[in-house]
Amino acid sequence: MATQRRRDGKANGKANPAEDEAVYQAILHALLEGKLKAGVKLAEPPLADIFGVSRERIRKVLHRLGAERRLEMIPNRGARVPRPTLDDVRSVYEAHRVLEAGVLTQLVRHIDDALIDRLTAHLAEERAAATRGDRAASVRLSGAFHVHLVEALGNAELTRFLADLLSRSSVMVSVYEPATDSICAVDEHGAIVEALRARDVARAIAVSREHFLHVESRLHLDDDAAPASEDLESVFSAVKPKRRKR
Amino acid sequence: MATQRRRDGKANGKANPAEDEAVYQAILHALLEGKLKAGVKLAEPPLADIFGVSRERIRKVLHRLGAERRLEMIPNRGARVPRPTLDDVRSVYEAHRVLEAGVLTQLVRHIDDALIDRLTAHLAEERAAATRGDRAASVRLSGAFHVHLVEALGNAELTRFLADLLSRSSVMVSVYEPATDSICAVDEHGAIVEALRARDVARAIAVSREHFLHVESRLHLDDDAAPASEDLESVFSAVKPKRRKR
DNA sequence: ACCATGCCAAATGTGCACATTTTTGAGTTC
DNA sequence: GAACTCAAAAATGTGCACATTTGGCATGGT
Repeated sequence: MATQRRRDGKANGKANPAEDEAVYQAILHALLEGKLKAGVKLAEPPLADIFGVSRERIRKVLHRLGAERRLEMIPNRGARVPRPTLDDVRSVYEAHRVLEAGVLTQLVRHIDDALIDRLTAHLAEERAAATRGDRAASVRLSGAFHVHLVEALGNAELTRFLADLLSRSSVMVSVYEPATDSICAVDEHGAIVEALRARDVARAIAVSREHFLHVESRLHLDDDAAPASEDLESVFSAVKPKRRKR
Repeated sequence: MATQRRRDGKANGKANPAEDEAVYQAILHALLEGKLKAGVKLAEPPLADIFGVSRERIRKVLHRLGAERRLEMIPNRGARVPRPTLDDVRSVYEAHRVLEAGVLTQLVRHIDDALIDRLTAHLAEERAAATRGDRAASVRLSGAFHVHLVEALGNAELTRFLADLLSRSSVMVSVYEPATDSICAVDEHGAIVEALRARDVARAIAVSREHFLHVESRLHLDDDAAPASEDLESVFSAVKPKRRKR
């Protein structure tokens, strides 16, 4: 029962540039927040029903997410939430670690007081969130610290790659990271800033390396734990319901 | 008349998994080989005609290339071959340089005789192509050298990123690089291998850095030179013409 | 001449109707 | 009961018919 018709007063086959983005963001956020269990099938008809848009729009978004390797697309068999192996996760963390070593090496030519000030201010935010016990903010700021570092180089390619790695690790963290600990220990970020303040790149790299190895060592496999919902309706419940199934 | 059916013997609206890929590869190769002039408009109807496929297929490929940032997509205005600025090119080279510094740092833990042997064999190939005067092979092998380096780490994320950077720079080279010189001087690649053989990572990084700076210094802006064809028909002339316009 | 305006052809974007493929499940056999 | 068959149902993939938007060109006013 899935042939969908528009039922809002709007015109029929016309451009709606924002709708694509809205659906994309909704699914992306669900992925980033780990609301979608690994291996879950994302079929087009039910999603079109939930979001109240045409199936082709869903289709486009699904294929876009597949191209970004955020969904696993199998020809004629639809889209599934990928099930990253522990090796996949290690690859992402290792890539981040290797990249940051290169960034810090290059960064020595860009260090100035303004940068140190910005990083110091960021550390203060991180500490505030930690003492406040705001885990969501901690995770976000923890990632933002590394974004600040790479942004200091002003290289769009590197910034994009790091942002991609970061978003990938945040998906994986929800699978493999024990939920009780914070992702990055603030002290280690502080140590990196201190090394940069002293223009001691070698020490900054060493600290960064230890920092990542520390995070990687905490990863472990949780096969049984399955807190994510199976029901797509409830996952996307925050979505404005244009026409929900009755 | 009845609802229109297909006139060629083939089935009607049916799956052809290879056709997508063929069109994608054809346009991608044209881009990589610099056959498409920067700024050229890639409209759907003429391409559909040239390749003898439906417009939707062209459409899908165009949007895919746009998602990979190989084409510039403007809503309601179609696809254009991007015109990279000199800064864009520098970003790609700098990213490659920074990444390779990190790779070499990490590589010290992976160096073994087998790796050195593989790199040495590759150098021989490069030298052979150079003395043979085979510029196309030189460019290809020159890039492959850096791929070999990153592949030694066995990290899928890093390998993918480097391959992406490499394909991007090969597009840009056709715009900004003087066509007479080879891309990478073989001697510099040899120097990197020598440093790795001696397990001297610091020297390897220094050589690599100089290597890239050397390449970057040769970049320059060629505004007037416009050897690429304006006519899509001739660019894709190698394509099997299913149904060419008459 | 030059710029503003309006019209028309061409290009892009989208829903829909199937064709094709996969999946499901009931019925049958061993 | 397990496995196998096979037909129906559901899901994916694709061409096509418009709706919408853009760009160019002619026309007319200043």
